[in-house]
Amino acid sequence: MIRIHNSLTGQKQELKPVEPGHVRMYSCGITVYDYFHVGNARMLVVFDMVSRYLRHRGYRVTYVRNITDVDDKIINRAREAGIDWRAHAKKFTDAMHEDLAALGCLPPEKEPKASEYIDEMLTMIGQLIDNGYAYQASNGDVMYDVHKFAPYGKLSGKKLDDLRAGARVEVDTAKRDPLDFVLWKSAKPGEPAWPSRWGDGRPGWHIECSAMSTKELGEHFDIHGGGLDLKFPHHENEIAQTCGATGGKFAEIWMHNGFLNIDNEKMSKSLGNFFTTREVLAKIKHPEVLRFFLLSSHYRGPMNYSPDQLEQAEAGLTRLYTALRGVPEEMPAGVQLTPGSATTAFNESMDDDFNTPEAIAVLQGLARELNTAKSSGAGNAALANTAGELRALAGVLGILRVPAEQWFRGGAAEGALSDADIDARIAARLAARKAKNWAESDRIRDELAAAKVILEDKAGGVTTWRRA
RNA sequence: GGCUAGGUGGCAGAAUGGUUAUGCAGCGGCCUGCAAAGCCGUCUAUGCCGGUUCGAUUCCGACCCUAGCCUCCA
Repeated sequence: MIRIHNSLTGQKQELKPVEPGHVRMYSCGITVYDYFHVGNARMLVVFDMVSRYLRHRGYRVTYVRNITDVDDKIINRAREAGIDWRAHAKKFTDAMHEDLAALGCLPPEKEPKASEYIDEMLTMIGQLIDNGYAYQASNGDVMYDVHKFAPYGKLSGKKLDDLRAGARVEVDTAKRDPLDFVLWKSAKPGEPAWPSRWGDGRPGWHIECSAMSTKELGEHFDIHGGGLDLKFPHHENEIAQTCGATGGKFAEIWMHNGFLNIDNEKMSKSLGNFFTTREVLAKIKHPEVLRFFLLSSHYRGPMNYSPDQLEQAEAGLTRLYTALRGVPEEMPAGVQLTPGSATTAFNESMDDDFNTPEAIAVLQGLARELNTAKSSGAGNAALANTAGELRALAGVLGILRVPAEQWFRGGAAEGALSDADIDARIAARLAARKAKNWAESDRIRDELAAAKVILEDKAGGVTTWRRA
């Protein structure tokens, strides 16, 4: 039984797919106006993990993650760059896909682009007007009338009066209420616009997700996810729109991942304390380090980003790879993997609201088991199942996807010693060791260490190496 | 001001009404020519004050502190 924390109720509830055996989930993807930052990466990795785990548990999963390609920020950036907004969006959509692939995020079943769902948005806006939830304001914008939707504020636990008391929004005389939000913005010169019965214009951000999720998953599906900052107003507005337009039940469970902070503060463009995923990936040994780091604390809690933490993540991941070293990558031919107690423990942890830190602890337990077996001289046949189980479970989290030896030998810096050079020096050292010329042996080892190559002498005169 | 989440050992980070994950770092030992890796052992913890309880880090209340939302934001 999989239990998931539902933001709507504040409690964990059992996942019972509307359509038995088939989980339909949607997450608000990113706005392609720039390279996405590490905080975005957390959300992307978290929901990729969720979809992978649900599949691992035997569910058929339809995961839809949208791309917001019609938005103020895109229009403004494109204008600054002097290019068409579509070209700007395309550039960063392509970059996003590259970074996602590096992070090991599987492609969702559908990746709808807002610009291709304008008709659906207009239909939904029409339904909202017909149902009395929306009105066209004096400036031509179509607004959502939040007063008309009784449950407004349920998701975020806010009351209209409380919201208004804290409202810092500029008074917009075109709105009936300061909290009303735009469904359709009337066209302005130089901006993209589509024709509609309310005049030329473009969609507001919130209606985009309502239209795309409803079109691709229907009026009633299982999981809707996104970052915590989307809870209000974006997801609140989505509920008001979808339920107001279709009368449907919309999402059963709302999942929100916590923030990735810098120095305990939310990263934001205005504070300037953010890192793009792209620049972080360029600094670390392997993209898996970032993925492992992002999954090393529970998805709902806040977590701090720092280079030091990434180093710790690399150390933890390296321990896992170390256990896999020297064990064949594949199960022996004809041998079936037999899941053991670790698989049960892993599933129990993950069933409980995707407790990835606990699941990783199970992985570390398997690593210890392997190391212990290896140090007591167990052969590959005895190790195969444990190693296979470790790889399989880690795969559910999207880690340990690299052959172990490649993990240790990869990441050579510019101008570093080649593998052949290293092997030659190891051979020279081996000769020195045979002659018990320890001074020469140590000299070669120190020389390699200076080149960031660590030697490890194994039993039987075998020496392996790895890059630090 | 309103609402929400959280304060766990040197660091990160789970869990739990009583026997206290996991990783990194430290210490001792084994292994090694010496190392490295690994294994074994081991030291540090539950913001503060009350209450409930045989017993609370875990439940309840007050307080302090931190972060987030209330404005575009994963």
